[in-house]
Amino acid sequence: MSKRDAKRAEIVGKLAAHFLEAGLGDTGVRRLAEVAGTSDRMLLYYFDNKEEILGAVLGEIGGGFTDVLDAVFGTEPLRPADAVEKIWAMVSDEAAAGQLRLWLDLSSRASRGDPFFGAIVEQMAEGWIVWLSGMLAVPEAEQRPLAVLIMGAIDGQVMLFPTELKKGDAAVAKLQELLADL
Amino acid sequence: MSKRDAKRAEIVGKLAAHFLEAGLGDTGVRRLAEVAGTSDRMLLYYFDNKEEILGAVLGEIGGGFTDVLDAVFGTEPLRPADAVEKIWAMVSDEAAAGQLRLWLDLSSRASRGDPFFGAIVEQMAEGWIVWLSGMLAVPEAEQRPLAVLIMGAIDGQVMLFPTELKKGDAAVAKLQELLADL
DNA sequence: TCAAAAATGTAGCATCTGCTACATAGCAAG
DNA sequence: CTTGCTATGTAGCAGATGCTACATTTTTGA
Repeated sequence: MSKRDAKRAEIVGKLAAHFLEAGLGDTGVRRLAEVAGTSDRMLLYYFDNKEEILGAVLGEIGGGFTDVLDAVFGTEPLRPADAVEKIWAMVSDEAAAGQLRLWLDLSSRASRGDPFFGAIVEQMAEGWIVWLSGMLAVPEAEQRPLAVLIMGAIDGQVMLFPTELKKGDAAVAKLQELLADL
Repeated sequence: MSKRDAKRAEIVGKLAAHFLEAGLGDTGVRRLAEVAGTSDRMLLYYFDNKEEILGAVLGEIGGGFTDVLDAVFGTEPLRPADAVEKIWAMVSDEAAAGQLRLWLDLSSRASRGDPFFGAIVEQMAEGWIVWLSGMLAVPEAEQRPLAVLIMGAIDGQVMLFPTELKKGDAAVAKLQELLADL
C-alpha cells in the first residue's frame, strides 16, 4: 500500500468511527478535517473532493456492518420475541443511537432520489435483514418477513421518536407479546 | 383577518402544498420565495425569520393531517389488522410518498439535535398516534401501544426501503396476521 | 388632498461552503 | 550539495446562506 493510500485509510477509519458514534451530522470539510485530526487543506489533498471522502467512509461503514452485529450478538438462533428484546436493548443504548441517526440521515437522502445514498441504504438494510433472518428460530419461509417486520418496527420507533426513543418501549413490549408463541 | 395575515396564509398554503408534493428539500429563503411566488425580501417582511416560515408551514401540514386521515378513513372503529391494511395501502400510494419523504426528512433533522425540528416531529407523531389510538376497537389500555406499534412498523418500512416501499409487503402482511385475533 | 403607513425593489453585509493558488518545509536520490 | 518530489500552512476565492439598510412606490384614512 502506498503512503498516500495508507493516509487515506487512516482518515477513512477515523471518520467512519466518528460517524458510527455520532451520526452523520455536520459533513462540512472543515469539521471532517477536525474529526480526522488534520486540516481541510490536507483532506482535499488526499481526496479529490468531498464526495469522494463521504463515499469512502460510508462504503467502509456499509461493508463492515454485519460483522459488528455478529460480534455483539453471537450466532446462536433466537426466538423472535427474544430477538426483539435484544435488538431493542442494543438500539436503546446510547452507543448505538448514532448508528440509527446515521441510518435515518441516509434514508432521508435516499428518499429524495440520491442514487448514491440509495445504494448504501439498500446495502445496509439488506445486511441487517439477512443477518437477522439467519438467526431466527422459525421455519425458513417465515424468517425474512419476520426479520423485516422486527427491524422495521424498531426502526420505525426511531422515526416516530427521534429525540426520545424510550417512548417506544410499550409498543415494542406489545410486539414481543404478539410474537411470544413463535 | 388582516391583510398581513391573509398574505401569510397564502404563502404558507403554497409552501405546504409544495413540501407535501416534493419533500422538504432545499429550504433556502430564496428558493422558498420562488416557490411562494414572491421575493426573499417579502418573505422576510411577512415573517420574522426563516424559522417562523418553516414553523408555520410544518404546523399547517401537521395540523391538517389528521383531517386528511379522517376524510380517507371515516371515523368508525377499526380492528387493528384492518387499520394496518388501510394505512399500508394509503402509504403505498404514490400520492402519499411526499408525506413520507417529508417525515423522514424531519425525523433525520430532529435526530441530529435540532430542537426546532424535534418539536415538530414530536407534535406530528403525537397527532398520528392519538388519531389512530382513538380508532382502534380494542380495550383502552391497549390502544396507544398498539397504535405506536402499527405506526412505527409502517414508518419503519419507509426507513428500510426508502426507494422501493413494496419490499415491505410481506412484513406488513405478517403484522396483520399477528394482529388477526385482536 | 395629503401625510402616515404599508409594501416592495435594489443592493449589500457577514458568515459559511467547497475548494484552490501560492509559498514553503522536509526528505530522497544523484 | 543540489535538485526535485511530497507534504503542509496561509490566505483567499467564488458562491450560497440568512438577513438588513435604504430608498421608493402604493395604499390608506383623515
